[in-house]
Amino acid sequence: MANYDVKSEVNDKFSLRGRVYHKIRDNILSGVYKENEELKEVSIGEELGVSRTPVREAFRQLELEGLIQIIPNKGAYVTGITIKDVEDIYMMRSKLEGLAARWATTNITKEQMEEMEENIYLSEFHASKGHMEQIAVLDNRFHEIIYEACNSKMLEHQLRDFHEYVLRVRKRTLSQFKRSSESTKEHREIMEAIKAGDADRAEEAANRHIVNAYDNMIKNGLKEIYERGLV
Amino acid sequence: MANYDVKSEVNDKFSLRGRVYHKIRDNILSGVYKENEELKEVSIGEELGVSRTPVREAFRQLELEGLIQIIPNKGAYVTGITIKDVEDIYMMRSKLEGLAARWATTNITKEQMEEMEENIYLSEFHASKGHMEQIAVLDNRFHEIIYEACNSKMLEHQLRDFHEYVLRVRKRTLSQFKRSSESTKEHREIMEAIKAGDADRAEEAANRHIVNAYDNMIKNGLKEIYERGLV
DNA sequence: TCTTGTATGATTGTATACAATTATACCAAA
DNA sequence: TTTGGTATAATTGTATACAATCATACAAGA
Repeated sequence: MANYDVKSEVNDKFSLRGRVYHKIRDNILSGVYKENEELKEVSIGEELGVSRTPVREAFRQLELEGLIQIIPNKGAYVTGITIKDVEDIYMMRSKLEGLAARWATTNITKEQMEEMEENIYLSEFHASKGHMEQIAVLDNRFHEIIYEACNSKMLEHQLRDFHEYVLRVRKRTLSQFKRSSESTKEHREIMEAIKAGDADRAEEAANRHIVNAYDNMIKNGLKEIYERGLV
Repeated sequence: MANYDVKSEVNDKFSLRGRVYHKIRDNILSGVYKENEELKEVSIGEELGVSRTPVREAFRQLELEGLIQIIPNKGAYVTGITIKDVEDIYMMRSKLEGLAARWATTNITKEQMEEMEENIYLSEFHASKGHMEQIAVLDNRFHEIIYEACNSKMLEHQLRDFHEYVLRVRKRTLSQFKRSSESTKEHREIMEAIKAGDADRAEEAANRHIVNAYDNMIKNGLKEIYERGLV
């Protein structure tokens, strides 16, 4: 009967196996590997200094995620995240982030609440100064806190993936001064609702936050890259 | 430059590689492999008549899904779907199925619409006769049609997984005569709304359908297996 | 008895070998 | 020139070999 510490080492980014998977995944999500590009096991292996075996294992995972497509006896081809995917993800997030905020309202720990408040304070500071790089990091972390606090493995896993899939778009839109301060304001609303224990208001605010982010994305900057296919 | 038929052979259930993955997955989801059970690469390989390599690749995929946990240099342990997971999935589905129905309203093809209508007719017949086995199959298919018709790779993939994860519970609750006829009635409402092109009504009906299924599940039969952990 | 160290076996991690399949090049025939 | 076929090369699929790590058993000592 197994009785190991469950928290540690699940698909660790720093273990060799995790490294190969994450490296390829990052290269797909960041656009290093482009749409329809063929990924050869030996080439990728050489890039990362490993043999075909760990690469193949990573390929299987990426296929399951839908980031690549493996055609038997032919090869692995980059699918990546298309503009359509990003739009769909935002619509799905606009339903699910609220649920996460709702659950976080009743499950958030004292430490998580404190980190969230600190996150808001810092974000407001950096937003006023126009420090876009820090804003992006804090924005990421804000959502991560909610995912962790919602106490649902399923929802956390799903939203974390979505969050990573749309990273490139988010970075672009958050680098707009106007949107970054709006976003921070919306984060505060969510935080206040969670702190007040008002799950309804937290859900509504979180959903609205994603809808606003989506609208902003559509208005600015998404259309111009529409033609290229991948984000 | 790759230019293959994209539809075919993605993680095919009948290719060797897909077979290993799906077989292990089914054994987890159906409860053949129990919670915390250790899965040994050689044993599983012998069961399926393959070497460690394909088994390891399947393990990596299952780990990504969260169905098993791999502890480096130790082993693979079944996580499976817990009661808590099922509850969470139903809440998430109650937000997402509506979205799928909404999108299906504008994207459904003539063929899909016809299959859906036929599905309802057959379901009503079998529901009145108490043919529970057929009801389960038709219920599955009804939701599958919506997933296919919603025209969103992301949403389809997600809902299909959820659907499979809660299969055991659904089979149990659908075997109740009362719920199966209620469910069929709700399916008809969704179908009528989609056919009428009323996306709002389709979304509302689909979400309510999942909420009803969830409530019924809580009332009947989920509590008694609560203690066992896995569904 | 309990603890600790060591040896042995079991299991996983990775690399490599071999088989099967597919892509490419080249030549011959129309 | 174009087409078709064959040989060769490249690539993937799977099995296996070897290394590294971990679990277990057992004995020695306190």
